[in-house]
Amino acid sequence: MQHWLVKSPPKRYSIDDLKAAGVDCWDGVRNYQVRNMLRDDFRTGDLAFFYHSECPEPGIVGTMMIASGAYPDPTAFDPKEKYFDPKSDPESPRWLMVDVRYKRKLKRPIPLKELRAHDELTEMPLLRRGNRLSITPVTPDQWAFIMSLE
DNA sequence: GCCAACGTTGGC
DNA sequence: GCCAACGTTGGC
Repeated sequence: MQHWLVKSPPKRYSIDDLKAAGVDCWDGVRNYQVRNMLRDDFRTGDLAFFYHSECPEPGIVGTMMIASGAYPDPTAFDPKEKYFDPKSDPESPRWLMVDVRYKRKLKRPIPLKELRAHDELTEMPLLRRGNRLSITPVTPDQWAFIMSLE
């Protein structure tokens, strides 16, 4: 089983939105590196941190489980959607998504500031300079260490 | 294939 | 709102 960290601005989609939904699709990925991870590396049963970005206190707020393999993202085909992509052809879809299942909120959010303060986590892609990918891998050790901070 | 212009992300 | 960093686009 693998571990991931998945970012979302809470104004767009928050951990509470996922909690309310139970299971939801993770649509709107429009970055090729991230799409390739969804397509090639994601497996049902993988665990992921839910990270709130672009908010007063960015950080890890909960966990979820990957609940499907990658499949075409229909929002790419709909001109009314914010993430419509006229170049994504339903015959050969360019953008993919997965389903995710809410697991739980952490007892307390772990802020980005705090993640940065731990030597154990300096290798996390999330913390590397210039990283902007909305999905990044987490090693088993990093996962366990972050869980121990809760 | 190069590269300038432009767009997006995301912390602060 | 600013700005660094990076991705995408499109002319050549």
